[in-house]
Amino acid sequence: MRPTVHDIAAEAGVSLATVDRVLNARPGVRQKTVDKVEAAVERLGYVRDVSAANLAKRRIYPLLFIVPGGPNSFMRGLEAEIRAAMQRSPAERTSIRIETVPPFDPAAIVSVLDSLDPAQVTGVALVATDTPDVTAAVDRLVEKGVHVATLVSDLPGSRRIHYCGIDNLAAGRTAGGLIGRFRAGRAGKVLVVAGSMKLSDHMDRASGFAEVLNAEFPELEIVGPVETNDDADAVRQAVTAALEADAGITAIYSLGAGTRGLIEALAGHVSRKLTVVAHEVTEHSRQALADGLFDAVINQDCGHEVRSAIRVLKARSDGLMPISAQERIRIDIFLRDNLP
Amino acid sequence: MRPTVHDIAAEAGVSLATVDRVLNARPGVRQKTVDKVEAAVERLGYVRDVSAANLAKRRIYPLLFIVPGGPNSFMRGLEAEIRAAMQRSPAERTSIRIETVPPFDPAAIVSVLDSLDPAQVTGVALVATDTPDVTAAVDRLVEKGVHVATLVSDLPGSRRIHYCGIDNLAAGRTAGGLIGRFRAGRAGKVLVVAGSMKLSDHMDRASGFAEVLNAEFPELEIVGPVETNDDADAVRQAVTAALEADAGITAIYSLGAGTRGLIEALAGHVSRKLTVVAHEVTEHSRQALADGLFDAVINQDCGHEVRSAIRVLKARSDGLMPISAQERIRIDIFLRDNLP
DNA sequence: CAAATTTTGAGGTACGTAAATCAGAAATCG
DNA sequence: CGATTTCTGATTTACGTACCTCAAAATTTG
Repeated sequence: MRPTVHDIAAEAGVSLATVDRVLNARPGVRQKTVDKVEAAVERLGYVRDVSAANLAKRRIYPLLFIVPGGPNSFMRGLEAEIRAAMQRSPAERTSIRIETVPPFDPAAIVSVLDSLDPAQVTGVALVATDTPDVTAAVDRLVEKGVHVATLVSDLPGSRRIHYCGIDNLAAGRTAGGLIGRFRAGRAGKVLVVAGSMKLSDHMDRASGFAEVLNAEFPELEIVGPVETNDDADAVRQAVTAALEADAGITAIYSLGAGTRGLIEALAGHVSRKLTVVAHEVTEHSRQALADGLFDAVINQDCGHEVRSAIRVLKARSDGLMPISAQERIRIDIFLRDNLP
Repeated sequence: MRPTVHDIAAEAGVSLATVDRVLNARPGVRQKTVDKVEAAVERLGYVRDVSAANLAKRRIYPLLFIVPGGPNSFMRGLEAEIRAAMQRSPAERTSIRIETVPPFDPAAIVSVLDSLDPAQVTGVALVATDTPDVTAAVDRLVEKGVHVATLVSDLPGSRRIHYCGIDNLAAGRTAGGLIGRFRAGRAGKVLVVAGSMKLSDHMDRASGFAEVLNAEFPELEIVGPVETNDDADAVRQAVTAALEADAGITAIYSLGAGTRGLIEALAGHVSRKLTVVAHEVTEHSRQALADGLFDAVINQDCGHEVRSAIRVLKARSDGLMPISAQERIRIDIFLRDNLP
């Protein structure tokens, strides 16, 4: 039978009230008594029954998720995962709200952040563009006592408590490792297609990719990155133009969204047997993998990211530090053969 | 405020006792009344407070894990994950015991299974050799009312309720897809190294691998599989012998354990620039990836598998069906660039 | 040493559910 | 129709923790 507060009280030779004061760090207990209680906790191996504690202190965590709107499949998937988390709200004692903002619009994010009432929200998770005004708004919010976590794309230099997303530098390196190995020493050019260099995740992927190609696969030359604002039509046009202009392109790394446009562009050049690596498993990229149009897709599990964000924000609201190692998001690689 | 059983009782116009009978499927309630209560639950959107319920019914789930002993790094990692789950036991209301059996010894597994008392154990998770005697012992145990889940390697045809592991056919296909693409059309032979064809996971991987190579990469010829009983020394000898005997081998797929032996064998043939894909991230394989000795490692997250097994066994003990989709274990691919 | 202050004890209520008892009501049967 | 049997209501206790009050004890201060 695992020990309860009563056992601790008996073991330490103090009253239940004192044990409670020590366990919950309430004032009015002599250090000597604190030590006695803590020793008893140690001896008996007491651990608080979280179910009972949650029941007694009927605390709820009001959280806000800020995500870009628009047709981006990945973001819609992310939103779906947040809604799934909302379904679990009762069990997790959370109260989650979603705020959709126009994509690539720092001002909109700033305006949402500045309008928040710390009394109404204990934690915010946001997909942010890495611009100084957003960073400043995050810092203002943190100053007001709200905990902030970044989602998918980080805001380095801000006072956010945690980044819930993959290591995009490593993701870029992984793409480089894949394409390099897939090309197996054959010289050629690699077209890099990005969404926006205002997004730190895209920046990082491009750097990581270039790093590996330069170091390990000097026979491959990078073309780009071309920026498309993650718009499918822009991607289609950019890729089509590049392929037609340069017959030396033998591989494509698409590190942003707008995958549909990439697929449309590739459809016109199947004979070139391009090596293609893209990001995020969506309906489109899944089909492209199955069709052999893509060789690999690098993915981040946005369900994990959302759940991690919730855990981290809750923990911080309770004054606990998140265990970073446990919250690491993995870089998934999918071929047609291991698609879920 | 979320509704409680009291609200349901008031809404349905029945007593608390009746609500309790309906919610917990206790007998002695007319269908008409059941409907009334269920309608009220529906209307108010009642969901049971799991914390409170767990507190009230102080149920614990006695579970048993059966894992092979021996030096196999992967199995030791698995055991470590089980021990980590034991640490969380208080919070999860489980009481976990580990039974270590000699590897590749069906009789030992059978003897453990047959010695179990259904009153002492509600669920068993085991890493099994796919032999008829083990299947029969599992079925006997299930007959006695104990829930059984297979871990890592499945026991198809048995009455186990769930398999907690990766789709090994898909894993083999993935290895085939990787090696095929890495070889990029260059003809050659691929040495396949397996542990034991008595393990259904090894069987499946070999089949999946062959399937993809035959269908998509006819320029690659399979040599083997050679069986090594997952013994590192046996692997070293087998690989060394094969490499020296056949200069046409350009790739190796190691689908079992004994990775240390593989690395030792490769060390003597670095000049051959072999394409190597192995299974399971361990200390050794991690180093081999970093050194460029391995091109990719396919991994199953044994932490996930253990946690999934516990969820599934608990759910079944409560008479619930596990949600299969949620319990799927992913096939992870690691290059040196995305190692965690 | 008395007064003021701090520390501790004793006891209670609450959270939402589970599970039990027992009496009374309603339905069913002969 | 009365006698069973089946259902339902009312009430109670318990789970382990949080949080509250009030009084008593211990300690410090003047």
